[in-house]
Amino acid sequence: MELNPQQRRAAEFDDADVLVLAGAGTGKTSTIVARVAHLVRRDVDPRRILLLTFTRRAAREMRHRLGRQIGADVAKRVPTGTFHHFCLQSLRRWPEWFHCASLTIIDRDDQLQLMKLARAAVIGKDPTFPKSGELANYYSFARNTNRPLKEYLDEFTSHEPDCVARIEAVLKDYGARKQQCKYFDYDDILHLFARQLHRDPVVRQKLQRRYDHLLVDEMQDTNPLQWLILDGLREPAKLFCVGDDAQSIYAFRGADFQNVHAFTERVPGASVLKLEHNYRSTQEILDLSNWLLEQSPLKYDKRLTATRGSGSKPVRVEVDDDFEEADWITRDLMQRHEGDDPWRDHMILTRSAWAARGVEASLIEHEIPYRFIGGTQLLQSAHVKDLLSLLRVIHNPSDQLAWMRYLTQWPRIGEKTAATTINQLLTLTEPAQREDLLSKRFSNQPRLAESITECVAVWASVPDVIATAADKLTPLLERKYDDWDRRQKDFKLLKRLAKKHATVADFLETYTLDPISESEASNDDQDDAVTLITVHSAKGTEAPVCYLIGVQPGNYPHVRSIGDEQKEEEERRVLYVAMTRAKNELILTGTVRSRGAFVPHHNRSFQGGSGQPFFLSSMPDNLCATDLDFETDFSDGPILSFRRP
DNA sequence: TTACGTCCACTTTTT
DNA sequence: GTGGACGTAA
Repeated sequence: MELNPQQRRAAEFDDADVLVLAGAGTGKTSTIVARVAHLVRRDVDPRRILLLTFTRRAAREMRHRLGRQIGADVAKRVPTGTFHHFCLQSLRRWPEWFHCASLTIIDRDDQLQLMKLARAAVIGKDPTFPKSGELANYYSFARNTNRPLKEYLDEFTSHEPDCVARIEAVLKDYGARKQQCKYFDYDDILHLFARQLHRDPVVRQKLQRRYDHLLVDEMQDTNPLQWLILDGLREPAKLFCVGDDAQSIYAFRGADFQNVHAFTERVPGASVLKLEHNYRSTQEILDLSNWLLEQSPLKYDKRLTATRGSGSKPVRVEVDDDFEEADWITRDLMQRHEGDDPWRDHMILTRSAWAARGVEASLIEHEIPYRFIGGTQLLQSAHVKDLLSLLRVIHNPSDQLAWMRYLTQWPRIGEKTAATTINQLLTLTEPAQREDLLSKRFSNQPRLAESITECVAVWASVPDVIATAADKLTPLLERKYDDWDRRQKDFKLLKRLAKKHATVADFLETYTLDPISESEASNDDQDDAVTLITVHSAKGTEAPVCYLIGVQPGNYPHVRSIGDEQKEEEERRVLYVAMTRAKNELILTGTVRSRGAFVPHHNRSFQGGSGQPFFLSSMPDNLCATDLDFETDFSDGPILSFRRP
């Protein structure tokens, strides 16, 4: 791969820690890959290069590109993954360093369930008190920014002091429950790793000795907790961090672009390099993106120039509602496909997974193959959770949420019955005792205990365990779900996935940390497909043709961020990231008015007719073309009555 | 205690 | 269009 002088200088910079400021499309990934290649050429052991990314998708892409560049065999030896993945692997590999022999990783859903229990126990019923989702966010944010909970609550929320105290009490209870069930939430993975790294000099030394080079992608999205990890691991290892402050879109997770801005203060002697030539997009696409950024009160000091030169202008398509939007996009896609453009050249970007459902329905209806990235996850669907609860209670008998789920799926067992049974179960230490209790307590439903016994019997074989569990629970689930035919297919998929794993524990853990989306799993043999993706997941990717849906007031900036300048600016960067994904063509679709758009209560006052802020409302006409042929496209469609509500 | 009907508020982004 | 809260019948 050919590098330009700036990229080469970065990739081959040998003397010190480096921060590379790389604008969108300036060959960030190529440069990181080239650096790994350079290091390997210099006889650095591939296992001593740690390559950290922010999302799983970026990690996958990086592994892929690395494989092509330095060969799959060498690439496989370079530890590459997300912060969470790396930390969890370390925890598993050296449990004695971290004092964590057995634990169950819980996902956001479980976290919310547990939070709900804590909230109910401490607060009881109080509709005015923050909901479990909000509480979970507080808890997570405080930990990711490495602040004491109280300090964070005082500074970032407007709750009264007594309310703050009650929040603290709930979160404390949540922590206790977590410990009791031997649960680890996502933040615990990073937190435990970072804590031991900074607390125990012996552990720190052992970890520091393992790596010579730390390569970090998307540095602007790292949060203070992740910085603690990097800071603890560096020296003698060298840092090579790549980032772009204009693409920082994870402040809601505690991302702190001081990790970029204050880099040279924190890492004495570090060098800062810049990549400024955009190789991805045409100038017209960059003109629009540059304009958007220039409107910001923040100074990004960034103007991207296209090395590829000129192309066609971005197109703005104004529609009446999201049905028309979906219809327009599928028609346009089909036209292009007939003109011999492969499906895979097209990416549809959405602000939220929820907002994409109209387009998704239309794609299905017109039988256009697609992959949805960031959508409903396979393991989040109810019937899969039902099945997994059976495996989870065997794997970790302290897993109270799984017990609750497992027990209440049987007829005539509700929350109360399950809760008292769980309390009894927790006092028992032997699996046989538990099975005994269950078969006696629910003698009218022998299958409840039997299912456990039979799964335990085949525990050594993951596919057998899944098959047994599915067999045992099918009659139950068939009655529970009226769309069982559709859901049943997922069990086949689970059986297929099961073959890849040596132990049930590994199987459960992999898909908690790395949940595959439904369409991703079922279409993995399908490689020519349109990509439907959230903007957040799309960072670092690109496509020749990009459709950006929902570009309308209420979405950019999102209603929930209106009134808070920092949040609004983050929204601007979200739109910026979305625009700069396009290589040749950028198509922005959205409704003209925010008719029918959902506006939450607390933001109603901001809406005032046309007063809703919208980033493109002052856009100069020459930056975009509008789609004038649009009306005639619809001449064969049904006539919509003006009396339509 | 469980199961089911009805009304209500709510609907961002990821590990 | 859905999940949670609440009331009521079995």
